[in-house]
Amino acid sequence: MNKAADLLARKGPSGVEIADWIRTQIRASRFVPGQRLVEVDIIRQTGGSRFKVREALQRLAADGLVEIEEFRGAFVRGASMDEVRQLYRARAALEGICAGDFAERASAEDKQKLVELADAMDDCVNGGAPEKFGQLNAEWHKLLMQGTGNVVIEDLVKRLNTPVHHLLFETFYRSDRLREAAVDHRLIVQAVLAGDGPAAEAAMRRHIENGHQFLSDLDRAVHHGGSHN
Amino acid sequence: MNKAADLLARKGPSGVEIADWIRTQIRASRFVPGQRLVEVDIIRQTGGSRFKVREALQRLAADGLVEIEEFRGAFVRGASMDEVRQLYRARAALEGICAGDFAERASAEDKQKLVELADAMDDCVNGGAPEKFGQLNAEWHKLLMQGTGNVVIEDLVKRLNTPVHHLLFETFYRSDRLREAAVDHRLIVQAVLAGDGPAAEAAMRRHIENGHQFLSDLDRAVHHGGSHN
DNA sequence: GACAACCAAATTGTTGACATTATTGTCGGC
DNA sequence: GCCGACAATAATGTCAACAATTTGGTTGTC
Repeated sequence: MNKAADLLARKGPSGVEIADWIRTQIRASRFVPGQRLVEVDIIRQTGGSRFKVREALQRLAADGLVEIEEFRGAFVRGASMDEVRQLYRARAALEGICAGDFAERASAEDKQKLVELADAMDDCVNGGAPEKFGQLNAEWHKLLMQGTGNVVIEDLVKRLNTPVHHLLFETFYRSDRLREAAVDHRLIVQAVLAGDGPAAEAAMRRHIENGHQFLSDLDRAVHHGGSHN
Repeated sequence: MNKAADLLARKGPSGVEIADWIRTQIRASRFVPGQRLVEVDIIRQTGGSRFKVREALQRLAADGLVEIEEFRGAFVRGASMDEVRQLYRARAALEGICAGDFAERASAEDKQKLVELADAMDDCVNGGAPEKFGQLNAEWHKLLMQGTGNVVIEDLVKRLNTPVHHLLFETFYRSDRLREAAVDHRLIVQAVLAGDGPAAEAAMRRHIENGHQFLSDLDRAVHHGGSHN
């Protein structure tokens, strides 16, 4: 772990660094929704002082990632499926408008890079390297937002994604979903290369909605017809 | 001040309450971008302990509303005009999708309420009551988002609005802008009543873009051709 | 055996004091 | 009169100790 080493190298990690560390743990499903985040544990694992840990928890609470109850401490906040629906609707709006702007105003180099990433993801699907797909997928979406020069939207989407990341993790091990996503990407890229903003936006919205639909079905299978829990 | 009295009634305001108080001050232009937020001053004005004030500042920093520099404290973060552009683009996406959803799925009562608010705003424009217009305008936008049952988007838009609220304040004293906004609203309501989602979304986007354009022109006039500062 | 009251450990909330740094004002030299 | 160094002040960063509360287990009773 490069990051963990970096934390220990200095005399102590800052509040922001501790917050990022907790975020990473949540994204990696090491902290799951409902779990209590005991201050002492985090102090032991990060090397930060109690003061800074509390600072970090306050920031995360403002982000809506954890919830703090009086005298009971911080919990990882879990999103209900209805909230997930709302999150994906927001993503559809934000990433949709980005796709449209990208198609109409992005540089030729950025568009070329988008094609290359999509090609690489196609190779992943055929070669069966799901973890690599997740990485490429993140880069692909990021490029689409950065290409429009809108860091505000990029930041908003990053926040929206974190609460459901533990679900996305599962997603990337379903080859059928990967294949679907690759097709979605292909359609978006096509519209982008044609410079057709509205088409790119519509395609991106369908892509996000498909992702939500998949997650929704997955949840229903686990909770109503599943075998565990 | 009802809120200020509420703060003093109890033995001490919580961190969240202090954060809200600071937010209110910023929205009312009592704290302006670049201004230092000295802890002691906030303690005196809110009656909170230093610990809780720091808590509040951490939360606001996570929201991006203030910036904290080491050993220099918290500043109100000002948005550059480029960032304002990005904020409005995000709002156009989010409120646009809400307008579309509202047109297609909102209840008849909510749609009726939307018409009534638009009517009241028309009366404001003719009667010349700008402050009331601002209040009604906020309610109108809020209703549009709540009617779709998406509190996530409502929360995001609230955050996006805060940094530019001191500019919006000025806006509501220009009767020409009010008249324009009323016309925009009328067009959106028309599409909503027709149940035409795409038309409502397009109209809402134009409305937001118009607002941005107005703000942009205002800023250019003040900074490049203005008389003061 | 079930249940309620109670006690002890663990955890968080709060306060105050102290260390570190930035800012301001002052003095001396040029 | 201007400029740099230096001291005094103010503000923030940090920490450790203490208070308040929850939690889990224990004991005693019915």
